[in-house]
Amino acid sequence: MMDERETARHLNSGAIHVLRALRRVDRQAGITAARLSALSVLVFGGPCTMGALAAAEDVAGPTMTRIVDALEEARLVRRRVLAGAGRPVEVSATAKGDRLMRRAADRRLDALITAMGTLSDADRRRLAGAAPILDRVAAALLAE
Amino acid sequence: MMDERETARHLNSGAIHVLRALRRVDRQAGITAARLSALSVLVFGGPCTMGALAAAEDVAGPTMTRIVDALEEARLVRRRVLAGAGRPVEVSATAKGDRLMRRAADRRLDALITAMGTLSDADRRRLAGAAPILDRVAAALLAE
DNA sequence: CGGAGTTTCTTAGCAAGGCTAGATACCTAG
DNA sequence: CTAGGTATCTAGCCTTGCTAAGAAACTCCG
Repeated sequence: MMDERETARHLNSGAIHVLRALRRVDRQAGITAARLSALSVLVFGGPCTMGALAAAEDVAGPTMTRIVDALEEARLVRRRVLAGAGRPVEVSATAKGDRLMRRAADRRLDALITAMGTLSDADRRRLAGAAPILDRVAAALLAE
Repeated sequence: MMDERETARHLNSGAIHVLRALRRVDRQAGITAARLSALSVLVFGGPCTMGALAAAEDVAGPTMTRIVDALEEARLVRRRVLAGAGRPVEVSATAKGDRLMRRAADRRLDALITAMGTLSDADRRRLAGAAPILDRVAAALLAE
């Protein structure tokens, strides 16, 4: 018999600890977590407006303004004012931003793969089967 | 054949999105995430010194001093100076802190359980099998 | 005994990231 | 041409992370 509450507890604790550990890996990127995360939206999802970027990162507009200011200062992204009501702004990754992001993503994934290598084959199989489900749980949480 | 890289990608993305979604649930506690997390160490792990608390939360000492300042101000924890070199301080949760923490934890777990309820039985079983493995992955990441 | 070192925590001051409120610029509708 | 709506930015606040430096209590050794 499954204990749902126990599963939820492990899920909660596991997600916290995995991300905490990955924070260290990201420090080597020489860029903060919020900036790296915003950049990843642009690199893997393509250019978008400030508003869309803020929504994708689930932060308020002004927060994203400052993050993009810093990324632009570092020549990792570019702003381009579009035509339309309210002068919407399109943000896109530069070639430099693209390179930095892919390197950082590789480091993150390499660290995870190395960590997974310490598991038994059976555990690794279980993890592989469950990993894609996590995003569905997150989506269901947002819908509540 | 399993694609390890794909699993790592899902793990990374899933952990990020689950935690991001849970942030919203925590806002209802009327207390910030860092404070709630520190409080949980005290409620579920028992009293400990400032240094141990900082280590458990993986933050520098001064950061924890300020978090505990705020928790004490809100009467959620208590400080007690111990005997010994460097006047060590024992921090413990008050009854009020204990109540608040347990309510917040229940909300978190309830939200997760509700979200898990939208999955198929098979997916729920897969998740239950893999959830306990997450903490082992995190531990392996820290050891790298 | 008394000064040096050790340990633990706090103070001070900085950068970053979260927020809300209000300003600004543009476009559309009437 | 004005009124209203939209998208962004500016200003100013709080929290959280850091490092460097200070304060207090104990320990040790000359």
